[in-house]
Amino acid sequence: MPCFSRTFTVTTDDPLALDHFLCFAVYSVSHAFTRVYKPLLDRLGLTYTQYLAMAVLWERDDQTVGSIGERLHLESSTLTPLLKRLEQSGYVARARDPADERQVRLSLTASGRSLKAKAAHIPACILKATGLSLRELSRVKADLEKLRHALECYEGK
Amino acid sequence: MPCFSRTFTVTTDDPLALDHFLCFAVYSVSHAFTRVYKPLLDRLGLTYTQYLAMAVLWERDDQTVGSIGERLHLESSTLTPLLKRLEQSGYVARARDPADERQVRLSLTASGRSLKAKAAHIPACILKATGLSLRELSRVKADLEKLRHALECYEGK
DNA sequence: TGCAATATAGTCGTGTGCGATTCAATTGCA
DNA sequence: TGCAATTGAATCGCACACGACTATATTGCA
Repeated sequence: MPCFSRTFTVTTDDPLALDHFLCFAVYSVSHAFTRVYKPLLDRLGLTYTQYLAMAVLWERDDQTVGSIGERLHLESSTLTPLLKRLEQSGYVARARDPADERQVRLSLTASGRSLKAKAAHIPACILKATGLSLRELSRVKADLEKLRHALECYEGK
Repeated sequence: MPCFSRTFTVTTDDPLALDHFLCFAVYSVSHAFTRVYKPLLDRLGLTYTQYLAMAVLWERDDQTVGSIGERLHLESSTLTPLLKRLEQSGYVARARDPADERQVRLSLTASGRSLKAKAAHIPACILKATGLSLRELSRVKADLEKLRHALECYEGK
C-alpha cells in the first residue's frame, strides 16, 4: 500500500498489530483474573471454573447440567467432567432426574452450602485487586455484557 | 443460536451472585471472541492462540520463546507445544540461537509471512462482530489494559 | 578460574474448553 | 400406537494453560 493514499503513517497502523486487538485485551485480562483468584480459591479446593459453577448453584440449588451450562456459556463436554470433580470434592451431588431420566440434577451438599460462607470474603479481595471503584466496575461490566451480546448475535452468520 | 436477550438486570445484594462478577463478564466475552474467530481462523489452519502468536511474529520476526511469552503473558509450558504445532503447519521455523544455546528463536517461513495477507480481512470482520465503533472499541480496550495492569500489580501480594 | 546461581526451554500432570459423536430417554406426529 | 425426530448428558480427541520440575547453557563472583 503506497504511502500517498494515507493521511498519516505510523508504525502502529497495521490492523494486525497485537495492541489493536480488543480480543487480546479481553483474553489477557481473563488470564490475569484467574491468576489473582488462584491463591484465594486454592484454600477452598476449587479451580476458577469450579468456583463459577458453585456460584451458579449458590444462587439456585438443584439445577441440571444444561441450565448450569446455559448460565456459564459452557458445553456439557466441559461441565460433565468438572461437575464430577466437584462431586469428588464433596461439594455437590449428581442424580438423574426421576421425572426425566435424560437430565442430571446437581444439588449442593452440606459441605457445598457451607463453602459459600468461606468464599464470602473473595469478592471484596477481587474488587481491591481490580483497583476500580464500584461505579467503574459496573460500567466496564456493562460494556462487556453488551459486547458479549453483540458477539453472540454475530455467531453463526 | 443467536440473540437470546438475556441482558436482564438482576436485583440481588449477594456479592457472590454471578451477575456481579466482573471476572465472569471478561471470561465469557473471551470465549465468545474465540467462537467468532473460529470459522475465520479455520480457513487459515490456525487456532486462536496460534493466531496471537503469529501476530507477535508478524510485528517482529525472529523472536525467542521468552519474548513471545512475555508479549502474550504465556509460559513456555504453553508456548513450546503451540510453537511446535506452528512449525508442523509450516508457518514458523525453530532454531537454537548459536550465540546463546539456551534460547530458541522463532522465525517466519515464507508461508508464515504470506499468511499475513490471508489474515488481513479478519480485523474488520471482528470489528463488525463487536458492534462497536472504533472509538468505543478503543475506550473498552483502554479500560481493560488498565485493569490488566492493576491485576498484575496485585499478583504476588 | 571454578563453581554456584541464574536463565531458558522443555516435560509432565491436571484441568479446562469445544466439536463431533454416541447413547438413552422423551416427544411428537402420521 | 409406533416409530422417527429431538433432547440431554456423556465420551473422545485435540489444543490450550499453568505449576512444578528438569536439563542445559550462561553468568557472576569469590
